[in-house]
Amino acid sequence: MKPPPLEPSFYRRNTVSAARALLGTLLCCESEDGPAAGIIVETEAYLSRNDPACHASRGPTRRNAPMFGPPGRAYVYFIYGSHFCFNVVTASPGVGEAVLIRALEPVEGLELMRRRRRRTRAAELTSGPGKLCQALGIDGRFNEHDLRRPPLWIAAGRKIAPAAVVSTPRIGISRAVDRELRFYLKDNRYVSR
DNA sequence: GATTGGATCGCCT
DNA sequence: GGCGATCCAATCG
Repeated sequence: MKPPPLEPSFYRRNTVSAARALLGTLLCCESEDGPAAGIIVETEAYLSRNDPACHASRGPTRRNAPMFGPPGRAYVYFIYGSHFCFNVVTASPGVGEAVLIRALEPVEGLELMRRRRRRTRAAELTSGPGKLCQALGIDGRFNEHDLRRPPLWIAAGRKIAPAAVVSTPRIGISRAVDRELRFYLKDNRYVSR
């Protein structure tokens, strides 16, 4: 029995709230090589107002267009010449906000992840935004993909107590470095750092 | 048209 | 902890 995918109404809310609520949900990706899935354990919120670290902070461009589209779709971009980053579009259409998925706890398809990642240890499979995209096979083909549908979707997972969520500044940005918009599950070994 | 810097990762010291 | 790889979109730094 697979849990049903989350509906757009789940994502159509305040982006900080969505970033917290996504912790504990299940990200699933199927391919010809088999399924791979993990519990989301680390997220970051990127806001349209007062957030110069956000790709959408200066208005719509070709790259960030998905962020201004309907909530519950993917925003996938290529970075540093070698990695993909996977985001979930949040808030209302036209706003331009998203949640970066930074780490997963692997739950299905670990052998497939090991082959894709060329790494053996579970802690090295999905403990970073580029790593989890490689482990699940997420690339630019999934940009704007509706996350209710296979082969890439998000379903309800674990119930997370609010006290189990830690907030810190975001990783790897050079602007708005003081804002605590990163969220992760306390003591989870798959968090990126 | 050219330059710049990046929501990263893995290897090196 | 530091740094190079390697491509691309945004900006003209």
